Amino acid sequence: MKRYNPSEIEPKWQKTWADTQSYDAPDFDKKPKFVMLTEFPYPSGAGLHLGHAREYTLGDVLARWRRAQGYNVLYPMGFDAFGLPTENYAIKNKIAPQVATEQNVNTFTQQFKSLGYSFDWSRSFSTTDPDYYKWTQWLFLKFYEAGLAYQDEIDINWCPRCKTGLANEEVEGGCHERCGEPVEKKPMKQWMLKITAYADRLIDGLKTVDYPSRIADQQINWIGKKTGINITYHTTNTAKKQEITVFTTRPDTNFGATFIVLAPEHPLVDQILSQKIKLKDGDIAVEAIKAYVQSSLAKTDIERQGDGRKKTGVFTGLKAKNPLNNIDMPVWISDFVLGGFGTGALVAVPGHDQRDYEFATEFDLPIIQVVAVEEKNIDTPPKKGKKNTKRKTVSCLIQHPTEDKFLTVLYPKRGWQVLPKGGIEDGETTEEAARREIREETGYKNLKLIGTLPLVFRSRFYAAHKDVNRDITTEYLHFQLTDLDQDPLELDEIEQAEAIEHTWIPRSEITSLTHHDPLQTLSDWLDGRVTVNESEGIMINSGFLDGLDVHDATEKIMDYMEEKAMGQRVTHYRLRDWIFSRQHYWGEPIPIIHCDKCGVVPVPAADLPVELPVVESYEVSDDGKSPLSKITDWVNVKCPKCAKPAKRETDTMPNWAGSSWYYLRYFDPHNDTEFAAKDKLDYWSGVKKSPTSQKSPTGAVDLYLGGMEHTTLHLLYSRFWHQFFYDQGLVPTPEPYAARRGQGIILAEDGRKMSKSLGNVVNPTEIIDAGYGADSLRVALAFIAPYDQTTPWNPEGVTGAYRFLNRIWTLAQSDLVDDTPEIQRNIHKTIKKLTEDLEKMQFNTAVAALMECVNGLYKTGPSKDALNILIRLLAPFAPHLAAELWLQLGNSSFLEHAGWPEYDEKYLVSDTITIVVQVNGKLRAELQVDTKKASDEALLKSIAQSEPKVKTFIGSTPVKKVIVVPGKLVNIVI
RNA sequence: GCGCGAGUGGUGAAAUUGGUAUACACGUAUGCCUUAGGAGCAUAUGUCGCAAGACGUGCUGGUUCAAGUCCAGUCUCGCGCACCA
Repeated sequence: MKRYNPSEIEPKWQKTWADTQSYDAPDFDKKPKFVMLTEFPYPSGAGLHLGHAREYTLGDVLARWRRAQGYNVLYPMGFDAFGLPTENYAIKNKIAPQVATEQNVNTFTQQFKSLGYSFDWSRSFSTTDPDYYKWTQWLFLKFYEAGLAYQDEIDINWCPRCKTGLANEEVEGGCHERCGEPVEKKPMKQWMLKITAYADRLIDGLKTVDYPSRIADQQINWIGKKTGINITYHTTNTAKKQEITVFTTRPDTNFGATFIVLAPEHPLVDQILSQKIKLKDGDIAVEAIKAYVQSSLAKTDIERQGDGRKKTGVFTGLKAKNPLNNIDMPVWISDFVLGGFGTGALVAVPGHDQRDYEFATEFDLPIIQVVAVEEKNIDTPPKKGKKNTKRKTVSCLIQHPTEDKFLTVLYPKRGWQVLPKGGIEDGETTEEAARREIREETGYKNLKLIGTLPLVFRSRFYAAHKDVNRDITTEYLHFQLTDLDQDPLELDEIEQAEAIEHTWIPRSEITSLTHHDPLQTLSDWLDGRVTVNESEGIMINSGFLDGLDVHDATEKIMDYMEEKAMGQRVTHYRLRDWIFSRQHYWGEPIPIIHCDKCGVVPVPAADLPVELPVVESYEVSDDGKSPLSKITDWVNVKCPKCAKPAKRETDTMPNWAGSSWYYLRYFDPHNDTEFAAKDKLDYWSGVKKSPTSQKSPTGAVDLYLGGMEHTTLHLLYSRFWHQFFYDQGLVPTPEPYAARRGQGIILAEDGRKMSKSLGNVVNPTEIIDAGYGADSLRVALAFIAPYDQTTPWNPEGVTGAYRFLNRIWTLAQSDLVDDTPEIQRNIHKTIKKLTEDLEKMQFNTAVAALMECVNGLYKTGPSKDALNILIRLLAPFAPHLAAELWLQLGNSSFLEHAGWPEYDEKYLVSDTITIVVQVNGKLRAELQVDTKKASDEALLKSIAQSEPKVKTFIGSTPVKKVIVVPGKLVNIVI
């Protein structure tokens, strides 16, 4: 008997597939098309890693499966080769990046072939091929013509290590996502792509495609659409009236606004510093302001977040009026306000914004509560038809002068033990009312105020003793007694009037008082765990908004402000325009010529591509200029318009450019007159309706598998490009990808990320060469975990997969038996399970089902039909072994022409069925019942109860109830 | 803090609508076979217990004849965003 030897059969089949071009996908085929796309790799010198292998194996399983199902499957592969890693490699090893790329592409290609992937190699290309980047440049000019590519002098993210500008998407926690270096701000003239013009489209388009919510949510989150209002305030104490416009999403709280804060970058700050603004009386402390602003602007984003986010700031001397409450609000400058968001200025509501609260506390600015927390779970809810009475009250936490105990008041008649409290009279401040009540109820008189709870509570209830509904807002003050002196007069009255007493309780017992107050919140407050209420609640202290909930109040106040011309509704996005310039050699040259006379002139289409010149050195300079700027031969050109001397743009594109449209090039990879021909775009986008496709396609690619880390980079960028192309009539579908799935990361055995520096990288080629072969690796990768789950690598998984494939090999060599119902049930069950699992991309359970099937066939022996079907089911996972066994079993045709097997329900039913008997929900017995009788409830009930084992459990206890689930179980309740 | 997601054996992980918890595999143990090998085959393997049985899906409650699954609360971990107004 021949042994299973993957290192013999795998290269053989790989050669056959290559020679016969088995997986090249014909254009315009009659079969329905299926574009299976996986993210093309960056061909680094390190070669393929396991993450690649997982992605392309899963893609290959689906591609082979769809092919067997009769689709014209396009499973393409290419290389995304521009960018820093190759450039750095080239500098270090003194070889041209073009050469390095070619070497790496060859390595990758060999590795791909050794894994048995069914790519259509006739369509492969690299983004660095001039034939390809000609069209990247051409498409860039489409953006330029549409006004979506523009130059701007802005503060950009600058990586001092890589010496290049970066897009916001490439900055992670203030550092460059590639090298981890903290990013600096640097003012530079940059090419920008106006992705913000597509912000809404990028959000709305997500509704039309099939992306998992974690991907869609992340993109929506990244785009960060916020609707709010720009409110304009006017200064009151400047010689000339100044306007300050702020953006807020919470205008409902505007009655609680008490100050304004400008970002250090705000234009008004410049005017203050240049002393263009004078106060009516007094001078502005220009020097102090200058010192603060300069130190803020010198900080990086990370430094600016500061330690513990302690608020810093400086008062400008300016004041502006809040027209709602006529408060004169001081105008401050602070670096917690970002120049790049909203209007670079905010109106602070310290009662309902944590940062504003911290700032107000730090600089002793007033705090007004305007949203009360509604207390739910009221024992006696308001009754209809009763009189409503509103009251403001104050409750007090009174701390012992020396011990950690608090004063409570007892009402023996009602059995209440509560905090001292009482109503606030007209003209009284909260603190005055509190002190008066404490004196009246307890006699204590010498106390100091420790703090005010930054929350106001509102409770509505029916007060039985007065027969009215009460609507009460309560504030909480924290006092500490300075001594235990009491006022004898007051004490006398207390005893006479209310017969109440007071008593001290420890801090831990506050939560067990009579529930008239939010005791848990108060306890948290004492422990320093309460923050201001930033969300739900009912408006108070807010004039015409009082009583509304915050959402209704928001709409009402925005209407009001627009009507009174105080403000205007606006939408803001977190998304910034895409910084598209890179100051490096190894990228697509931006096809623009700068002419002194004509200005910015696009390179005429006929002159594309603008090829990268051959240069001696790829080293970047510190001055922020691309190495291309030193190649004078290349830089100096004639202006295409006026033919006078002009200069080429020397910035190149980011490596996200080439990957933004590569999938389209697969549809027509060798076209040198168009980026892709319309008829091919139509065919592969599924626009010409094939008989099998019912709905009109939203995306050209049927399924796109890739890494989660690209969600707000490549995936977002390419959606933007594609939507723009659609608007230009260049592509037939509104979205690039009809469905997207993100695969999980394979961690090293130690649970950490695989990385060269940790020395825990697993190389797929080593596994193949160790004798396990590609099929074992493929099965192991499919089986390891759900495809979208991050999971540690286990080398034993390959051993297990190898064992499994060996068992199949042995099975195929063993004596055949005739079909039996048991064999047929086994095999048809497996067909069903595999078809369903592949549809849901549950590769791990699909492999498990194959294993169960094989285990079953070991018991029954294999029939010829069973083996043939098993091999067809195995083929997507282990294509080499399947092809070999297919031949061995005497089948001559190409395996995939046999199609995907279909199951027949009639083989799935067996003669008997297991019925579970439970007593009080616990498994006590199993019954083998004739399948035909398994839904006869009365019968099941009687068999179950006569079962001896069940009888012993029931004993003499009366049976209360018997529940029968036909075909499943009987539960006897006693 | 905000937005997602996840907590099940020694390990990776299964479990349609609530209906036998731990499929499949790894590891481990025992036995068989043997050309002696890191191969193959068979059996066992959640915890406690001699057993009958009891307990068991992060934790606390709830709904139900029945909960990994549904509801409320809570803890922990992972991912993304974050002084974003």
